[in-house]
Amino acid sequence: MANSSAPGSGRRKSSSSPTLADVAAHAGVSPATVSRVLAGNYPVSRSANQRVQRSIRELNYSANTHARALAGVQTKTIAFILADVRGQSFADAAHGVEQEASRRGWLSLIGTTQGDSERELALVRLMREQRAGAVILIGGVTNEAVDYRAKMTDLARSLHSAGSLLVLCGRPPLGDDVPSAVIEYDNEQGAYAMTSHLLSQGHRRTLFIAGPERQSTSMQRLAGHRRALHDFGVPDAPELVEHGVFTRASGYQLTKNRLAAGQDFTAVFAATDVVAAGVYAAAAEFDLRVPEDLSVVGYDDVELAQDLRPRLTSVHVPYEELGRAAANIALDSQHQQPNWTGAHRLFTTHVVVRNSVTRRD
Amino acid sequence: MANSSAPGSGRRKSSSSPTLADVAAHAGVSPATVSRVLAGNYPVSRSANQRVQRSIRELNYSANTHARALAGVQTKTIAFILADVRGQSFADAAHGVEQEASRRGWLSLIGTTQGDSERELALVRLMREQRAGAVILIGGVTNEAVDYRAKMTDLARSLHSAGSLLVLCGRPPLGDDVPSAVIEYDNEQGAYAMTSHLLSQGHRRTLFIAGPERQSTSMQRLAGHRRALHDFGVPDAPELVEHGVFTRASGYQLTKNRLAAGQDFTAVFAATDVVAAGVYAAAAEFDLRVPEDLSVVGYDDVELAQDLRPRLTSVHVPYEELGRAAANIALDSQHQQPNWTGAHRLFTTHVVVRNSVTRRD
DNA sequence: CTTCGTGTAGAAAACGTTAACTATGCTGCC
DNA sequence: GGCAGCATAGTTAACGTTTTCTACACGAAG
Repeated sequence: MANSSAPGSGRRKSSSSPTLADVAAHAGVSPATVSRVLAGNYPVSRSANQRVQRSIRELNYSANTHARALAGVQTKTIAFILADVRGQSFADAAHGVEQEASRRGWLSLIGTTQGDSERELALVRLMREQRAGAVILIGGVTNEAVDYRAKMTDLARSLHSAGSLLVLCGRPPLGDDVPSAVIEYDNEQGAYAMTSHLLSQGHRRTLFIAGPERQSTSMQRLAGHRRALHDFGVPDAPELVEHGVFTRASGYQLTKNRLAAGQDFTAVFAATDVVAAGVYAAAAEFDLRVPEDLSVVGYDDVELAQDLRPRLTSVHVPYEELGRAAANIALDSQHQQPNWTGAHRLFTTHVVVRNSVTRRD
Repeated sequence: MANSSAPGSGRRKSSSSPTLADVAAHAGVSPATVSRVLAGNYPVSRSANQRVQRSIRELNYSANTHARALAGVQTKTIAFILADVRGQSFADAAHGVEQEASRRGWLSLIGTTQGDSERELALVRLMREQRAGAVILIGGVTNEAVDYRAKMTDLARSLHSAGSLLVLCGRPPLGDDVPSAVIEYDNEQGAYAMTSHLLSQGHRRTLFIAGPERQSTSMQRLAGHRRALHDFGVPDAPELVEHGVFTRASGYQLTKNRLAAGQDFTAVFAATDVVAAGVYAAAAEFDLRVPEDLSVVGYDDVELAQDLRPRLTSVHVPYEELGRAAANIALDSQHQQPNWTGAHRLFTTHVVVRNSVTRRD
């Protein structure tokens, strides 16, 4: 009764969770014992163990992750950052990461950038402050911020020196001396193959609907397209390249504009399947049949490609596998040497031929 | 020189991040001053400020979120849990949450359950341990775990008493006395409206492809369908209800089986647009034209509905808005009274008529 | 009957912040 | 000239864990 804080008089923290100390008091043991029961890495007598277990249940105790992290326990949190969850390809990759992470008992933090590179940098910083075990960047870079590259390099180093790792998934490496892992798939090669396919079918004038001008994925696919044109001896036609964003609406609008302007092309290469869906919609509006009047191809080979009519010829990218690979590299890096230099893995892509292209002479 | 740890001799933590104390030492000030520079809530002299800023930059310091959280600073982390990121409707809702959260400066944690209710419980527990400001559950419940309801109720209470909040988005409430917020949309009503539409077009025999038997969304939609049949005086035909999962493959397989068995129906009501895509695929395989030979309708009205040919008649659900609403309620609850009882909001749905249904007599 | 393990328990020092106190020069005023 | 008031700065006690390190019985062995 000499205790200064009389029960019920002035409970100072009414709505806060019970702490380990509360459990200890309730069970009549020391905090250390409770911690040991929880961790199970030290002998505790049967009776003490039972009392603690009971107290935990009765008080509805749950350990404070932050305190635990501070005391030096690995948090097992992996972060991934992408432009937008709604994109099917991103979602597939995200699923791969999440799947693999949770299989290995890790928690996933997610952040989205809407393609803003400033926001991307801010998110990586935030994840570093969260002491995430790894940070995975999914999807192409939109290289707008002035110091983007330098800043991201700094962050990669900073993460690495804190025992974490930056994983670039589906985007170009930062440089040889930057400690980060890279999981890529071949955008240039895939586009090259696809354009070759179109050319072999006799299409000499193909409208290429790219993504944003400064977006790596977009530029790589465009580069592959151009290289194929060049190799087949087709002159470069700048008026046959259009830049937009990776959405259905963008594909629709751009195609519509071109068709309205009466420009002459026999095929459209959309930088993405959803963009191709927009192309279909625009073609339908002008009473053009695909592929008889207009051939259309896409990139990504998401489920949608099979639901479009005619079914869309596209470049297959193993997004989910990409995500899984990224997660695995990230998680394996936990046991990495401090002077580790970086992993690099390149996935291949291939053309899936369906019914959206016809021969043209 | 009397100092026991000679510099450079045995740096005990070579690869760890610099701490606030390191910055303080580097700048020649006390830790408190550094903290104050960071927080900016206390006067600091110009010179000290500048030195600290410089040290932070030079050491590449980043504050430890865990220590900060432990010291009582709100972490501003919101968690959301869904079955699978790949589902377009979930992704839309998730996007709504993420968008609103980041707009208000919050970080999002994401977890996926693959429809496993045990895993869902485990994730909510985990998020509670992370001291998330709110936990949003998106999508229907699959009520399999024995004590699911009781356990989730406990968790809701536990979260609430820790100043957090459980938000149920697109799933039924747990009970009146459970402190949680509920954001629903009317599955039953939407299905009722859609079946009424089919009936008004003369379809008396409609195959209903539901989701899992114990899944709330699935059951609500089925209930609406049944009520409409009843109200129109169409006898209940159990053989016209099929249970699967919410995927394209499931819709395809089930429809194919039914068509192969030669069963007689003039329309298919798929519980989800992606399931409807599978129905389309199966119909095509049997050379059935939609809608001339078979009418098909879906639910969710995701982008895909417009890309299917013929365009799919579906029930529109404002998923993104749902997500935004959930996030807002969750974030507003931060300033809630302790004896707060719960919010409830119901979004309405409506039929979007396209070209996948024809009149039948 | 001392002495040494062995099994179990507690005390206390981290971990990296924040915030409530103190402490110290100043400035200006009576 | 002493002192209130102010602008800064530093000290230190939390926050809730984990993890040494120490302590204490209790048998067994010498």
